[in-house]
Amino acid sequence: MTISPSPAPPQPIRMGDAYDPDCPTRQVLDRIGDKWAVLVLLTLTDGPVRFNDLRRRIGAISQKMLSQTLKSLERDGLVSRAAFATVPVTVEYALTPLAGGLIGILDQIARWAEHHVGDIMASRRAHDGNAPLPA
Amino acid sequence: MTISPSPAPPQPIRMGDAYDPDCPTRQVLDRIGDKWAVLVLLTLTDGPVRFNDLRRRIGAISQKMLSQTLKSLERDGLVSRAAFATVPVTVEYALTPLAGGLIGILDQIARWAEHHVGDIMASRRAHDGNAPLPA
DNA sequence: CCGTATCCGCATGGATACTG
DNA sequence: CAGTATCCATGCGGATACGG
Repeated sequence: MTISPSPAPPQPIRMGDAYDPDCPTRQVLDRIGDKWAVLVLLTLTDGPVRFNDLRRRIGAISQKMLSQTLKSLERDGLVSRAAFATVPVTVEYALTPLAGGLIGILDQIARWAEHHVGDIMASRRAHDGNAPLPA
Repeated sequence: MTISPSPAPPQPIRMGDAYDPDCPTRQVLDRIGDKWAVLVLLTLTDGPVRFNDLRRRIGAISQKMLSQTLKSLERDGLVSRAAFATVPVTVEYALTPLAGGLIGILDQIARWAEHHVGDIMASRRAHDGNAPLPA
């Protein structure tokens, strides 16, 4: 998608000719589009949470996905990991300040969604008309 | 993820216990996370564009994906389709007013991305340390 | 020109089992 | 408790060919 690199021009969004995986906006978009990453981020907004606790709170996530998601979030500097040498080891994950901005965006999305999802749903029903029965 | 249904409470975002595919925010998140949908939307910001023109402008998209993406966007009421019975048939796709809000959100994301992607990249480099050479 | 239909490789992600 | 490793089903998405 390729957004203008540094200065903010009059036009809201500029794009190049083709798909660019290295585009800054693409990176963020991919993060936001990541189902589990968003859930993890949201679950951490109340403060630090331990691995299995996180797992239980999210419920429908597998160990593999949670571990994988946390690692990538940590790599991106959005989540911090703190290990304590207790009897059974204790590990706490928390949001970094950088993640705050992302939460803010998610908040924007949530607000827009609540206002307009009704329109989208209505459009879907209208579009599907009345012949959805496949059997 | 399950955002609070109607009233906006003090907390920015509330969530239930588990993953909910029917959550309004989830729907929007999925759209935004959709690589091609975003590109198509952005490409249409300058006005109506025809199918193959769209294809050429985006470049790295297949017919299948473009067709599929346009259909789902139309179904959601984000894109409108107008067919003209010219000699070889002409079809123009355009953004609907509803899509304007989504573009606004994309703009927010783009702005945040440009400001903070540097931090993310730096974090990645720091995390990867210095042993990336795979060969 | 505007699509739809089919085939198929490849990555995503769940389930399970095992380790520090 | 906090993960890692492996196996495997599913589906996304590209390439290709054909129809309106």
